[in-house]
Amino acid sequence: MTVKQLRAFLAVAQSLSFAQACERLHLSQPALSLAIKNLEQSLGGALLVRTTRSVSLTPEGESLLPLAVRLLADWDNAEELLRQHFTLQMGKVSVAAMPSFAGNGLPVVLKAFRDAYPRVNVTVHDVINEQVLGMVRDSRVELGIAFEPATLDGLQFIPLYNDRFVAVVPLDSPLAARSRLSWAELLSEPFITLQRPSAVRLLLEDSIVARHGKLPVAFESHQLVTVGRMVAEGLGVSAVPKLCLRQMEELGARCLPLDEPQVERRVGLLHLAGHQLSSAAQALSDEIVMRYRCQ
Amino acid sequence: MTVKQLRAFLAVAQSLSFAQACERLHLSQPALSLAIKNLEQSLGGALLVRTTRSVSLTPEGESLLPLAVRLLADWDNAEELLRQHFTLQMGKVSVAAMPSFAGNGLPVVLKAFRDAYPRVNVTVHDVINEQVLGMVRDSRVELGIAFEPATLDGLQFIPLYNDRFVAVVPLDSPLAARSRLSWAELLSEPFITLQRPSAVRLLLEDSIVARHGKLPVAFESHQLVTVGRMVAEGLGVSAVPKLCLRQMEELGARCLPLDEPQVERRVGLLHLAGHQLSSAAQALSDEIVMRYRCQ
DNA sequence: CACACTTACGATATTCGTAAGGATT
DNA sequence: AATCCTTACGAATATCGTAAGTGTG
Repeated sequence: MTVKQLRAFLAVAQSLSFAQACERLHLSQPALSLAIKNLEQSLGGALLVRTTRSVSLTPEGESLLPLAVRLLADWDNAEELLRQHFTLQMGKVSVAAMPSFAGNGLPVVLKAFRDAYPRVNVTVHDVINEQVLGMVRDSRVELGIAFEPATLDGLQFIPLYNDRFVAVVPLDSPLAARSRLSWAELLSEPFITLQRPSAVRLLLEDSIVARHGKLPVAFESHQLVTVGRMVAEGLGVSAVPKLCLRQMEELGARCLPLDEPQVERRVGLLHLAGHQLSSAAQALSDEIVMRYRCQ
Repeated sequence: MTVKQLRAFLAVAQSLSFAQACERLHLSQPALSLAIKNLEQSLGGALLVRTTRSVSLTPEGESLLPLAVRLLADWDNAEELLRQHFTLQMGKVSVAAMPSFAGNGLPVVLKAFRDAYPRVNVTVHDVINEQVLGMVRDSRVELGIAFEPATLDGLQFIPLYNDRFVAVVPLDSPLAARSRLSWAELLSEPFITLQRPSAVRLLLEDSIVARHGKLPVAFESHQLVTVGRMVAEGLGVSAVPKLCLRQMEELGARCLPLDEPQVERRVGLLHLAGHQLSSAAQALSDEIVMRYRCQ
């Protein structure tokens, strides 16, 4: 029994006419006749009673009819669903991104992606840098955006840009008038930063401790927003990835470039090396890479 | 997308190996390779990732896998079900028979039918003669067994045997010693018979009234069993179709042949002339006809 | 070099459409 | 005569298997 044969049977059974069914199937009468004949032969008995002037169903045909309707509907649905997945008229991607990217770079990319593929469902996980790696590794997300990991076993890393730290100072601070700062100048002020598990915090400590000794931490927070607001209120200064520059200035703080040594680290796209990306994930990945490579 | 292609995909997806799938499908590797290729092309994207050394599923393949399992299971089930209907390993027939036949001739036929086709479900409707015709006409049953109807519009009648009436008298009656009776002798006793809507009753009245005047009805009942018991108790005499002879004697009554004029009518098998019988009904019909034609 | 999948190609089977046949209205 | 389904037959298409090719462990 083939799909074509069953489709032929359904067409005839519903119209009770070979001639009409022919048009619906875009098939010649003999071809249809044969298809039905072969179907009947493969099942072992007659499904249709053909008198020269009319067509009717045998009891077996009668019991096949509802089955055929359901089978073909299921078949077509499955086929259509898959096709839509491929043409990105449907499907889903899940991305995990570290907060600094999820809050700053990602939204604009997502906007463009959404415009291109409006029916693809995108799930964003805004989690700390380490969890991004874990989620990609466990296949809980297809794509991740994070700092380049020290060891990428099984992961593939596509670099997007170099993230370097910029100084954040209150608008009314004397430092705010400067065009650039040295780390020493910045660290002489009370320092506000993210709390420990954060990758930004760790990166900062690793780079600073060697040259300037312990970080003079005055305040800590989980959220970049809070850090920005605290700086704006004049509680101290901070250093954040350049990507967060606009966010900081919107919160009422002033950002300045920092002198050498630059504290910077590559940020990039991560996915499992073995697995192949879904069409949707591939499309989103392309979108992200294009946006950062071309600028 | 064809059934073969989906089957090929399923085999590969489950074994994660073209070579193993080949054996399961009884197919050469190139043929399988092509089948998958065509399937992927028809759906518009890759389902399997083939590195030369291993096979894995793309996310789309992953989402097709459960669909494929379900679709093919449904497909095979439907196919198997239909095949079983045809080979009479399954299926159902419904028969309506008038009480005199349902209680006497039918059980032995059904026994033989059941032995031949143990998995065919048979539904018997034990209804009065007129309802047999109605049920066949309304397609509530496929087969009917009843007296030959006066007008068979749309029905086909296959005669089985001539049913003639026999006299039923109490064992202790003087009539019981006789080897045969005339209608006049029988009608001189108090007469017990079935109630009005019964075909047996009407047939009896039609035949008798013309020659002997009104039936001398002493008692009436719906059930042949009751009639038999009443006769056995000596309440009167009766006349019943010959088919019921054994039943009457088991109830303790004596049956005797009746002289001319014979009151007889053809009993036969009925089905809708237009419709074709199901395999199961055809088989039961054959069984019944064979049993009565050959004896 | 052995294994696993793909490509190339000739042979076989199916399926299709045109043409002709038979039956019914 | 017209309609509708079937059979007959040649052509196009698809599928299969053998043989050769390619890349990996």
